[in-house]
Amino acid sequence: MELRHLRYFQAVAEERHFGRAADRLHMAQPPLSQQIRRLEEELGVTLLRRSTRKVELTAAGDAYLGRVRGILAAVDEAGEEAHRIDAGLEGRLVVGCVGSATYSLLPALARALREELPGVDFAFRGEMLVPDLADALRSGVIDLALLRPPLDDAALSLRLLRRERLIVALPEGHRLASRERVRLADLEQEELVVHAGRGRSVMYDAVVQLCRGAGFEPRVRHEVAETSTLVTFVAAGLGVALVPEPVAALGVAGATYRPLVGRHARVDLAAATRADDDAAALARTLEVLEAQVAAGAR
Amino acid sequence: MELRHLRYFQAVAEERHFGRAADRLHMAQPPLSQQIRRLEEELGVTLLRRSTRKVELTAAGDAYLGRVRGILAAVDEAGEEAHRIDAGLEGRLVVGCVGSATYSLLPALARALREELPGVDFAFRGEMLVPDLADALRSGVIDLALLRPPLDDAALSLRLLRRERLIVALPEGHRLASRERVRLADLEQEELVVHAGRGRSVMYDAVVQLCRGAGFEPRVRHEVAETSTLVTFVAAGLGVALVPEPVAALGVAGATYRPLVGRHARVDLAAATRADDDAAALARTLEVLEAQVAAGAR
DNA sequence: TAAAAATACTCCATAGGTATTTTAT
DNA sequence: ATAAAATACCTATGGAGTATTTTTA
Repeated sequence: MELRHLRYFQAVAEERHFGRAADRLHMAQPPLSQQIRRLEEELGVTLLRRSTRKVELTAAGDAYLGRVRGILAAVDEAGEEAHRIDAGLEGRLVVGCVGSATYSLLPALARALREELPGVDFAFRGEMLVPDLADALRSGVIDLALLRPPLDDAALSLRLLRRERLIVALPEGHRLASRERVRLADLEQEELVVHAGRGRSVMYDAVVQLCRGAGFEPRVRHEVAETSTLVTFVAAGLGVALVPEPVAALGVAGATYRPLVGRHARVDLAAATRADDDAAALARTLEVLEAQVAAGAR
Repeated sequence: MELRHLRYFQAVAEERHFGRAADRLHMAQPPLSQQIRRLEEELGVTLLRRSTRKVELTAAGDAYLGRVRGILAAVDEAGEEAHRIDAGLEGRLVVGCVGSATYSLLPALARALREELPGVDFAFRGEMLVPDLADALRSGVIDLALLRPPLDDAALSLRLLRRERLIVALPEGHRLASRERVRLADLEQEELVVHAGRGRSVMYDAVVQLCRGAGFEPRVRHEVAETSTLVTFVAAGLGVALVPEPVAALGVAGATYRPLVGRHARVDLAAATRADDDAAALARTLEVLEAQVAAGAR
């Protein structure tokens, strides 16, 4: 059986006339009669009662007509859906994000995406660590990750979004809060609050490497899983923290921020995807993401 | 586009290999590649990413596969449903019934039909008048009517089920209740309770005609729409009634029944259908109905 | 270089057309 | 008597087969 048979049957059933149905189908009547007959033979069911005066549906034919309408509509709808997905106008996309971008870039991005791609069903997961983001990407749990290099995996494709200057988060009234800018060496005596995950958290490792590069071993006092908690700890006077500059968008009472001096006082932010993911919605999403970054979205 | 394309696409998408898919479809690989290509061209969407090493679904292809599975399943299901309807195993059937059979034959029939044809969705409407039953049949509101002739309509097909003897419903303690049997002439002085609908109710007209045949004008005192009400009125001593013998199945406290003597003291019960109704479920239903009647169902 | 998809071509099955007959009202 | 579906027969499109080339991992 082919869709042709269903289309022909629908035409005859609706016209209740082989001749008119043939006109509607832009074909001659005899082949139409033949195809309808074939359909009935293949089904083993009489769908139409014909006489020279009228064509009527049998009970089985009437039920079949209803099904056929649904099937033909479903065929069209399937093609249209494929089109929309192909154009990136429809789809489902899960975005994962490291902790230090969860409160800066992610909200702005989410807003822009919902605006620009209303047909795409977005979900967001913040406060993830880079290795977990990589796993989630590979396994298909997420489709796009905002993370901090390095990340070396041939299955994943990485594009640098921007370099983020590091700043120092200080409790208000802290001795360093009176400075215009802070040097790394100033932090030697300070207790630090850092993102948890030694060896798995890029921020943790970056902070430790920076301090060691400045000639001292950092005094890591508190490790927290979430960026908002980190700033809250600083505000509570539990220590100071190094965070990417956009985190300053997180205004927490009792915490203030100062620029950090130093050539290496930067961390990268990148977008990662599966290298073989050709979803158009993803391409569109990356366009929106890069436009947001170019427009200076925090 | 034809179902062939959908079947081929499903095979390739599931095998993720044109060669294996071609085997599964019992065809050669090149025409399979061609048909998939045609499908993609017609849709204007790339469904599969091919390389010599692997075949993968695009996002659009993945969504399309899901739709295609549903469509192909729906095609099969439509054929199977048509088959079941053709065999009379499935369908929807509304049965209408005159008042004087509503409490006798109809309940027994309903029970038998639900038992014998569980796949058919039956609905029953009792206490209808013959002209209304005829209209409902013609308009398709009901598919089968249990009614009392005469009924002359070329669009309707009638088959006599049985002749029902008339009996007299009497209040207990009525002077005629002591008789073994009652003659029509005995009713001359009695007030009658009859089915409402002069000229439309076969029972009403039959009662009047019988009395006139016996040489007197009946004293119609109460007209009721429902058979159960009629017997209840009799039980309450409001009058006596002539009813078909199976109505005696309605046991109402205070009412009793006696045979009626007389050659014409009978009414027919027939089954009516649309003459052009070829629903197999209806044919099956008529078989069950006739079996019930033959088995002496009240 | 080897496995697999794509291309080139050939063939024939069958969808669809034309002419005609049958049928039912 | 006539309109309409069915039948008979023919044509040619295009689906499927075989042989071969191209591609990429």
